[in-house]
Amino acid sequence: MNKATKMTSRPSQARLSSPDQIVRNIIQGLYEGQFVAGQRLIEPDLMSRYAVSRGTVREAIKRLAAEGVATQTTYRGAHIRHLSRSEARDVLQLLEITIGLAARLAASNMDLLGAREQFTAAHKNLMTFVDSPDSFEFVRVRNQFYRAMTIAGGNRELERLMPGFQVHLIRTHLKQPQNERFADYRVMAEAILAGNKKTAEAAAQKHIRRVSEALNNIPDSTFAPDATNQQRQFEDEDLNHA
Amino acid sequence: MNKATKMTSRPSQARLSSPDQIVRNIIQGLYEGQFVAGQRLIEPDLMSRYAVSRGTVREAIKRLAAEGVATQTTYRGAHIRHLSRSEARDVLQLLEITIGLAARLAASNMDLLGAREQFTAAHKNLMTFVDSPDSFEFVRVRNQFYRAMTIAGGNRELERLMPGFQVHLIRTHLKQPQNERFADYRVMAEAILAGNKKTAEAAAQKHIRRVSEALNNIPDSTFAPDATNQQRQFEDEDLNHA
DNA sequence: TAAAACGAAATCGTCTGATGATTTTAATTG
DNA sequence: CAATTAAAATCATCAGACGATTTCGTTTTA
Repeated sequence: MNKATKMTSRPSQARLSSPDQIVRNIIQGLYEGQFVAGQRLIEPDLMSRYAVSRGTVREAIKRLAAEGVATQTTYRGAHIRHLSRSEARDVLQLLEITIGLAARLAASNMDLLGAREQFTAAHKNLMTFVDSPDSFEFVRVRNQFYRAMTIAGGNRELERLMPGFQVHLIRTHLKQPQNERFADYRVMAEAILAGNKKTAEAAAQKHIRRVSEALNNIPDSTFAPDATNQQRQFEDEDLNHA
Repeated sequence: MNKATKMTSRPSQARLSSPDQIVRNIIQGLYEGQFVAGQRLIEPDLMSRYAVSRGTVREAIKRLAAEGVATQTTYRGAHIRHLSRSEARDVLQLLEITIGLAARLAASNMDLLGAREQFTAAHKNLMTFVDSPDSFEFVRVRNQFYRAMTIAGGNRELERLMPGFQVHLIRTHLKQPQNERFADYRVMAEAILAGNKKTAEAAAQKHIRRVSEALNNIPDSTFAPDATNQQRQFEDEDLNHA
């Protein structure tokens, strides 16, 4: 009678694998400042830091690289990805349409299940930072806001990709008038809650565009040297599909 | 000995690592039909198939998973990702804005370097398939077309992510009127070559939307069972904790 | 002394082998 | 024949090893 064992066997994804824990910890460390862009990820270091074997560390690194958080060069190891100014612009360009989509979908789905509550809570939480100075805690809450938006939208693929984008926003939370920023959030949230798709999408896009423009006020020293124009490595071979 | 080797070492990443080769081969196998959606990726099998060690296989699998090509479940191994109908819709929704962006950017940059030549070549190549029946070779050329478009656009982040999307288009190249499809491509290409951003973006989006609609004519058997709406696995998250 | 050459150390890519955990299967039993 | 149990398969992770490549400090040389 006790299929109990079988009953409980369904989800099973409770425990995170070791590499996943490392990935998560490193990303968290990025948000908390323990890891910074450009920093080198040395396998022996991570091995002792997390008390795991090399294979585990390598898996974690590989995954970080695949997510775009780190970059790898053969025999030269991995670094926390350090965007050049133009790369940052590229990421924001993608974020513009991506978060725009999230906002539009969220506006469409506000009536479903607990979407409204969830989203409202995230928004309120975000708004409590209106008077606080920039902090990593703010970045966290802002990401939760975007995440709530994405989840409400209901596009799984978007959910999957959004974290990878957000990581790069860590360094863009500067040099932007706070009042303007929070005004953006409000407009966005109100449009979403009102179910106004067009407005929500436009507001989201506009906000990201503003962030992108604010990038111009950030000194070069914030970014990695831009090797774009120089030698566009024509990809020895068609890397992806043979 | 001589530093001559070092001089020439600039390109450096000429050779693909073993895991990368496996990843590529599996993806290629997907395009060629040797691997199918839902198929299980068993480590010992791959070990003997590619004559590499387990660690190497695992790295390849982890990377496939990170790219969204495969899914992993702890202690239950990896499968080639099999999209449900709604997941396919999600992916296409993202592709719509993503390829739209690529088209728009490409239209903007047609005057740069050899962009026009590169893109024109890809387009011509694609058009040679106008009378051919569907084939994996066509899928390959179509992806090259999209890739040329993306490269012309100049957004590095888009380049990075596009391959991960394209993989899922493998199964969507069916059940769609060919003439209509190639008409789409032509409109897209002409707008891009003419530098008409708005038109190019709209054409790209429209095309993907058409593909998405064509999805409705595909039987359920093509997709994985859709667990999305039904039981959001909120259920047994905390059954243990004994 | 500054630049080039050299060699040792650090680090990476990959392999082999091993152990415990978990799932899947096959066999046994009531 | 269903249910339980034992065996096999597979996975997660670890430890150690070896060659390849880069990095870095030291020596040599101009």
